[in-house]
Amino acid sequence: MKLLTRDTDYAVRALIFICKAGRRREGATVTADEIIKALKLPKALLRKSLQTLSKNKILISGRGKRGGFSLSKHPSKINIVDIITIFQGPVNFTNCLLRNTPCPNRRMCKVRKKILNLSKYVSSALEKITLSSLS
Amino acid sequence: MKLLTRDTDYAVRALIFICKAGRRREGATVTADEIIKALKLPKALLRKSLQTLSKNKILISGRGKRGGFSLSKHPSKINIVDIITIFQGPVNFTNCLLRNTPCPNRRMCKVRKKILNLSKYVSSALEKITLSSLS
DNA sequence: ATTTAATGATACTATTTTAGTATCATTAAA
DNA sequence: TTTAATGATACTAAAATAGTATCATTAAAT
Ligand code: FES
Ligand code: FES
Repeated sequence: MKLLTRDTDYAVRALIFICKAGRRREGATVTADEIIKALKLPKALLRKSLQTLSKNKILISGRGKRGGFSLSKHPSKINIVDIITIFQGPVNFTNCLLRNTPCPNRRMCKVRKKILNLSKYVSSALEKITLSSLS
Repeated sequence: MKLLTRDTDYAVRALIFICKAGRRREGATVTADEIIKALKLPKALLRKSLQTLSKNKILISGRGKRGGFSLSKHPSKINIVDIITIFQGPVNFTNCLLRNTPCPNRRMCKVRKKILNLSKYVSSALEKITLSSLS
């Protein structure tokens, strides 16, 4: 059972790396190649993830020579739910799996209600996991 | 983000149905066809799910004419984690996604620890959702 | 100006997981 | 012996995930 797909996982690792670099040197930018080298992740895939983070305003990117990435906001403001949401859609254990057809049995929806509550709990727990708390 | 796959979902619905039948009439058995008809689920797939439940001792099955399924234990003893585990493997948000290679960076494992804790919470919350509480 | 080193955009393939189907064997009651 | 049930198994289809490749664009360094 996967909570994070690889995209997400790689993104989180990369963010942690960038975050640390930022702490070592104020305003530092980090290139994709540096991250790939340091973390040994598949090049094309990580680049894609970084681009996605960039599009979603988690990272600020600089193009051209001396370009690279840096965090767009304070690490305490970046949490895992945001990242998961970007790569995997909203965190909710949706559960009327009779997708198109309407529920045949109202009573069954007790399942759904319970799982929805759990889902909310997980979501808010993940919100509390920020980049600060990870790096 | 899916917590239950269809297999699991169909299985849960079926179990609820069987459970109710059991309450209506002591020792009742229910056939796959009855469930399929009542819940309008894909025949071949539900049969497979029922067989799996049977193999895993959640259901008792009777073959031949007048055969069918019934719960193998009291509905309060059957919980969703069991069912999920059967169809989807153990409930844990495993998360060193660098599967084969060892973790490049011990510090990162804060991610894993936090997610593992969450995973335990979810698991025990799901344990509390029993067939009794659903039907 | 030109080169170089970076990201942006995009299109593609491969693999794995999930979803679903079909068929025949076996069993036990009628 | 027929019939109505599950057991076992093998197969196909669709969707999600994982991964690759290529070229365009940008901006600093020379
Ligand atoms: S059966 Fe549809 S929400 Fe429960
Ligand atoms: S990087 Fe492997 S467990 Fe965290």
